[in-house]
Formats: sequence, C-alpha cells, structure tokens
Amino acid sequence: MNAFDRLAPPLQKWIRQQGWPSLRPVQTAGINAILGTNNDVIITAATAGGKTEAAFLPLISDVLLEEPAQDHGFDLVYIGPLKALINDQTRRLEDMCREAELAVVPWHGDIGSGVKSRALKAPRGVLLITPESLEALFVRRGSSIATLFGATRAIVLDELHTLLDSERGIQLRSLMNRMEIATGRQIRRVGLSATLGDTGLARHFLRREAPDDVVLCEAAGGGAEFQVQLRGYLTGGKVPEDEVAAKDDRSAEAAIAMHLFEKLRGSNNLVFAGSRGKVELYADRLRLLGEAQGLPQEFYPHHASLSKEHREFVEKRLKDASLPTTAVCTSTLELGIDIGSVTCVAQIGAPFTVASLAQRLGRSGRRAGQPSILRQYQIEARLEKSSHLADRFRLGLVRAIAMIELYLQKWYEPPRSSALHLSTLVHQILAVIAERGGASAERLYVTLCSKGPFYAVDTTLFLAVLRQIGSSDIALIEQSDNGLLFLGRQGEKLVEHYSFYAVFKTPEEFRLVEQGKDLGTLPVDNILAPGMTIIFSGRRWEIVEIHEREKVILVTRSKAGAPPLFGGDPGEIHNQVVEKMFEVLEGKAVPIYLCKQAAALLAEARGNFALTEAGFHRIIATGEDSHLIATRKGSVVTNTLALALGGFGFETSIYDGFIEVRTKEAKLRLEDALALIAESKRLSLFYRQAEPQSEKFHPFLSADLLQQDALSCRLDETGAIRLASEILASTQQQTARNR
DNA sequence: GACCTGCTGCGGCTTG
Repeated sequence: MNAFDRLAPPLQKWIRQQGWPSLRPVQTAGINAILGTNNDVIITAATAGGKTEAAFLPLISDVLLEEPAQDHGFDLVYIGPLKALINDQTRRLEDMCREAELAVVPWHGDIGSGVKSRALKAPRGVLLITPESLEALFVRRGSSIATLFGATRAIVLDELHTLLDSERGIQLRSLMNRMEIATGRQIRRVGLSATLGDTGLARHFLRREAPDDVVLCEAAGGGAEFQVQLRGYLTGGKVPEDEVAAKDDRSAEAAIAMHLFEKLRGSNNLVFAGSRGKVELYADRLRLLGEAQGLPQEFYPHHASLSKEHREFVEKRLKDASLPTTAVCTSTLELGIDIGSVTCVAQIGAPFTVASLAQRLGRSGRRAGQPSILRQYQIEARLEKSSHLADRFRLGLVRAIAMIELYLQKWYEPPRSSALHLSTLVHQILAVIAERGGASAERLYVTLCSKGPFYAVDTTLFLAVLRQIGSSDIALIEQSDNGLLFLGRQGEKLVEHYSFYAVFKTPEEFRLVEQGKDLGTLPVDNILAPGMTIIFSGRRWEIVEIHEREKVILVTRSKAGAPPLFGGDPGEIHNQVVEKMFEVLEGKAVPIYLCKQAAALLAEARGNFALTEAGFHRIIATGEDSHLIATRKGSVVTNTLALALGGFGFETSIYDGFIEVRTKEAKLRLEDALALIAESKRLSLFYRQAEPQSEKFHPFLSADLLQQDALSCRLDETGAIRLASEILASTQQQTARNR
C-alpha cells in the first residue's frame, strides 16, 4: 500500500483539498517510518520543506486509527521553542485537524486561562507547548501528569537543533524523561530540524538508551541554486588622497548602507547585522537614505529589545508581498517563524557559526526556480606601520570565507556532549522535588542522572551538589528525619515565583517610553543621563527622565543620536572553523565570489601570513616583550591556554586561532611556561579566575563545583595541554633546523 | 567579540 493510502480518510481528504500533486519524499518517508511502528524519528528538510506535515500526517492518522491507551489525556504533544512558532503551527494544525475533529490546544504564557482550564478539565487532541509551560505543569500539577499524558502517543520537538546543546535542551530531555517515569510508558519522540550538524548526536539527544534505533528521514538536497558575493571595505587609518571624493561620509558603514539601499530596495530581504547596536546603526542610515530621496520607508530594525508591537509590525510587513520590506535584524529572524521567502540574505561581518549562517540562508530561495542569495559584507582596517598582526591577517575576512566554504561542504557545528550542566541540574533537583512533594536522593539520582540527561554527573559529584544546596546558608533543600529531601526556605521561595520555570538567565533592563508608549528595553548597565541622545527602534531620541527604581526611561524625538550598548558574551568559534581559516590563509585559490577589494585583501592577508611564517613558527615575536602564538584552534582550547598562561602573569588577548602574549609582568620565559603546562595533568592550579558564574543557578554553587562545570564545557584542559606540547615541539624543531 | 528563548495563580475589578 502506498503512503497516501495508509493515512486516515480525513487526512486524505485534507491533502486533496490542498491541491498537492503528490506527497514530498520526506513526507512519504515520515509516513512509512511512523505508521504501524513505535520508532523514534528525526525528520530533516530545508525550512518550509514540509517537515510539520511529514510528522503530523502519520501521527494524527495513528491517533484516529488506533485505540488510545486511556480515555483521557492529550493524544499528541508538540514542543516549540517560541511562542510565535506555536501560534503559527496551531493555525496549520487546526486546518489539518478540522476534518478529523481533533482538538488543537496552544499553551504558553500569552494564552488565556480560559483555554488552559478547559484543556485541563478535558485534555485531548494535540497540545502545543513551550518547555517552560510544560515545566510549570509538572511543578504546579505534579499529581495530574499521569492523567494528562497517559494517552500521549508521541512528543514532537520542533527546531531540534536549537535544543541539542543548550540549557533549555537539557531541561527538555529531563521533562520528556520525567513524563515517561510519571506515566510508566515509553513515549515516541519525533524531532524536526533544518540544520543538524551531526545526526548521531541528535539521535543520542532523542533517545540516549537506543540512539541507533532512531529512524532518520532526510529530504534529498534542497535544490535551490546558491549565489554569493563577498564584498570587502576599508576603514580607519589614513584615507589616500585620490580616494577622498566629493561625498561627505566616507566611512565603510556608509558605503555598505548605500550598497544595501541600492541593491535591496523594492523587494523583501533580511540583513543580519551581527549585534543589536549595529542593527540600529544600519537601520538608521538606511532610513536617512530613503528620506533624502523622498521615498517611502521600507527598511526597519528588528531585534529582541524592540517592543512586541514594533516587531510584529515588521514581521507582518515581511509576510505581505505587496509592500517591499527589508528587516535589518539579529538572530530574532533566524528561527522558523513563517515570514515567507525573502529575495536575499545580507550578512554584515562574519557570522559565529556555520549552523546559523545555514539557518539564515534557508530564508531565501524558497520558491521554485529562485536562487538562494547571500551578500556578505566585511570591513577591514587600513594598514599602518603599527597595525596589529590580527589586522594584517584580515581575520574577519578570512573567517567569512571559511564559513562560506564550510557551508558549501554542508558542515555544521556539532553539539558538545560532555557538559555537566550543573546550573540546570540544581533547577531540575528543585523541580522534581516540587513535582513529587519530596524525593529521596537515590530516586533523584536515577531520575536525573542514571536515566536522565545529567549522565555525566557521577554519584560523588551529585552528592556534592546536594550537600552544597542543602547547606544552611544556601538552604535550597533540606532533609527530613526519614531521609526524604524537601524544598528549603530559599528553595520554596524560588519555586513559588513564576520566574522559576525558565532555566536560562536574563539581564535586568530599563523600559524605554515615549509619550506613554513602550519602544523597547535596554540593559541596565548602560550609562545614561538626561540630555543624552540615542538611536533606538530605527529613530533618534533624547533622554528626558530616568526613573531608576521603576526602571523606566522617558524619551522624546531628537535629530542626533548614537546606538546604545546592548552588552553580550564573546562568541564561540569551533576548532573546525579555525582550521578552515588557516587552510584559507595557506591556500592559493581565490574564491570566485570575492569582489575586487575582497580579493586584494585576501592576497594581502596571505602575503603577510607567509612573511611572518606563522604557519611555520608557532610563536612569533611581535615586539620587545610581546609574542603571537598560533594556536590553530577554536575559542575553547585557545581560551584555556590563555587562562593557563595568565596564571603565570602573562597578559593575553585572544583572536581566531591566535593568542597575543605580553611578557612584561611574567615570572618566567614563555617557552618555560608552555613546558610546565605541557607536563601538567591538571591546569586548575594555574587559573587565576576560573569560576565564572554565567548561568542562572550558578550563584548557589561552590567555587569547586563552578570550576568543574566550566572545565566540562567552556574550557578544555586536555586540549590545551596537548596544544602546549604541540607548540613546543614545533618551536624545538625550528630551533634545531636553524642550527 | 554575540545572538536568542520563557513564565502562575489569584485577588479584585468591570460588565452583561
């Protein structure tokens, strides 16, 4: 029997109504993988490749054709990382389920309590929910979980790739696990994604006990033709006489804005500017260019600090084919919210990961016969005598090239699987105790570690965490006479507040208000005062009043302004990306997608790289007491070595694949320090400040636990030790050769 | 040298 015939009649009718000539291969594969089996399944296809239907056509059929395990409860559970995505998918599923008369229930923070209480009284159909709302159900209604999910056939995880490596992903795996323990049944898991770097690790995420049994349904190669141009621009330094032309504004940003304005006007596009500050800067310039020509506005900023109203306005304009719209944005427009297809994706500066570049490009070329177009812009510094080697090697441009090359090879960053996730573990200990009204240490360990996602935590470490959060000054948990663990004084306070359900940290912010209307938010660490001017939401403002206690800033329209500071963490670059960068630096081929200026910059970078023989000498003297070490590694290993060197009094700065070391304050020679590191088994002794508190529940952990947590993911000791001996060996070879 | 995501229950009010 073919795939279509195996579906329940209401779904066959729905497919006919859609006017589809046939099912797509990935949908046929999904139907065959799911119907009549208990398989866990991963479905990967390009954005808008029909993944949702590939999963839900057979899953809904299964609900209609087979008897449920119990009379009440949700038949299917869909978990989405965004409220907007849940709203989109609710509409699609309602359409698909109408004929089948199956209820579709959206559930997140913006959904009214009426919908929720009705669904709790008579749970059935498809539940679409966020990880946080699901956590809230477990914590608030722990005793109802077995009833609510006792009939659930499958859990569908949308945008699986965003969950693999993150704190939220660990929480979600724990929730799926807790659901199976509460209902006493194994529940099928179906993951959907457009960009999975390593399907092996995705399988492991989905079902750790049996990753090999997870069935993979892959759509055959996307098909859209890929067009790319990389344009290089110069900034700073002395502008040569012949380049000083009539135009007032010679900055690279102005030139890029002008090019974007000319190329993108009249169609729908996305411009990824790299940071919220840069988004504001380019949106402002593009608006001014339009106003100068008396043209209607079509360039708008979009990022997470802007008000919901403004963001929804921009998203709606993007969906509307009749109004040309370009959004200058951050990764807010990277995920699967349906904004239709855009003509071109522009990227200013090199992205941090190939995975996000791929995700962004998935937004363009979605209509048959239309290419997917990338316009990459890169600004480099004009070189002077005193210019730094990182500028001479044109590392920004080289990284942009490496990213495009890796994208063409279809390589994406894999998730790291060794992380301990102690912050999230603390959260889940509190959550499980709240869900069950108390738990023994043994039961907790089985639920969370031996059977759960914290498998890297052994019993010794687990007990150390319990002791730490049970200590009298932390008081998150306490133990009763019969050995059962309960929430402590502080633990109860945390769990009672609604801010408990999310496992990730969010900064404190000011609200920006103009005449009673919210424009958006700004991190509180901005240094602002009345009279100062800023660019925000694509317009210029003057600060009128600051209300510290209410965290409100009142503003009024202004003619001047600069983008405010939005803060942020340093990005993380994978080893493979840095390796590719060195391949580019050492290579000869000039990619055809470089403009003349970019090609000249690449030639210059290669010339400077060859001149300093950085490929040959791993340690290059760059001044009287400064050196450049070529680590040829990504930021985790490079950071670890830099931290270890810092322990010896060296001052360090980090670049892609390089560490600059200043030896002035150091107690010993650089080579001797490297030798000591190379001989070590552990580096912890050398760190000066290796207790970073970056995650939400880190403040409750001890220095020792924080260091173990950092070493499991943000630092790589063995990698750094190996790197130190590798660098030494190559310098010794070099010395021998010179003799 | 960065980006993003999420949130309950209840008291008290108005309105039909």
